[in-house]
Amino acid sequence: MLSSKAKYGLKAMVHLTRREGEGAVLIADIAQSERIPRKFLDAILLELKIQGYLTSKKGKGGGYALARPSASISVGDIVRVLDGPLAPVPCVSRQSYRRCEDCADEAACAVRAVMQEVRDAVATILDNTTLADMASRKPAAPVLVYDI
Amino acid sequence: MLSSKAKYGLKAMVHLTRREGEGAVLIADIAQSERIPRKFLDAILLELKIQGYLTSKKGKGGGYALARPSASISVGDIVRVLDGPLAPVPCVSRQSYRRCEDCADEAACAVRAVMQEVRDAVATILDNTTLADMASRKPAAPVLVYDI
DNA sequence: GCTAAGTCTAGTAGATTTATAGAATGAAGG
DNA sequence: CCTTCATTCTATAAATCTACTAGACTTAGC
Repeated sequence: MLSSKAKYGLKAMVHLTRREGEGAVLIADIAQSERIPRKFLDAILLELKIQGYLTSKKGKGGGYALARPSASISVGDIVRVLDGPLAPVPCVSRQSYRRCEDCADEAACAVRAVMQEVRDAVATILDNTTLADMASRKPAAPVLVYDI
Repeated sequence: MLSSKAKYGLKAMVHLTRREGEGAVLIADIAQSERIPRKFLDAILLELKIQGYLTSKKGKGGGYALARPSASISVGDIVRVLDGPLAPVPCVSRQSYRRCEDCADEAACAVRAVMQEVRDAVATILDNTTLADMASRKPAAPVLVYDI
């Protein structure tokens, strides 16, 4: 499950991508267009700035902008900053591995094996989609219907 | 992120799958072998029973057992009971769709498009893996290393 | 130095994860 | 039948996390 924080963060980043090269964008502008609670967005953008994905300018004429080209920032990057590891269980995370204390034998853990597959599938999608991809993909991608 | 609840629930179901056909298994037995907090497991198994995946017997010689063959229960089923929809955002859930209130135009939402892909990938894996599959897959599946 | 902007500190309501206590139920022995 | 005791089941509460809210503080430009 994607937290509201990450969902809002992604929407804000896409918004900034659409204004790429136009200078600083107001938090209030983003909050209003994307219908994100203003104060919550404050905190989210600050976090993304601290992690190096945004630059900001205080005072009149200030606002936020992308710190790097939108094509060089992946969805996975943003989700990791705001929600932590993509992996459904810490013991299959490649970037922030942590043993599950309750697991006696990791190699034999059936849950782990399935979750490994899930992690790889999710990471493949999110790490290969950039903000630029998202912003340009105007109409939603054709929906593949697996009726399962 | 898989909650502890779902992780424990899956481990317990796999445990019961390995004892399939042997009659009732004690909560205490499952809790000890799988290292799951006893009382938390009580609540989890009860939930799975109410949803029809387990049967229980009280009193001496009582315990829990699978209500249906392990090959007919998917990992997705169990995760949905314990953690809710697989979809990372409610607006891409096939089984429990809900509009995102903050989203003006769903069809144009870039976040939604990516999360749709994630949902489909996750559902494909979890709905096509059964408890029987998990229990038999003794050594972990060969790990595909995408270094991304 | 006024005003518009981001930044920081603190706090609240509700969900999640776990723990504690004990009531309800059913099988077995007498 | 009646007691005993092993079980599940129920209810409640503590600890932690999530999604916000309020407001004071800081910086920059006119």
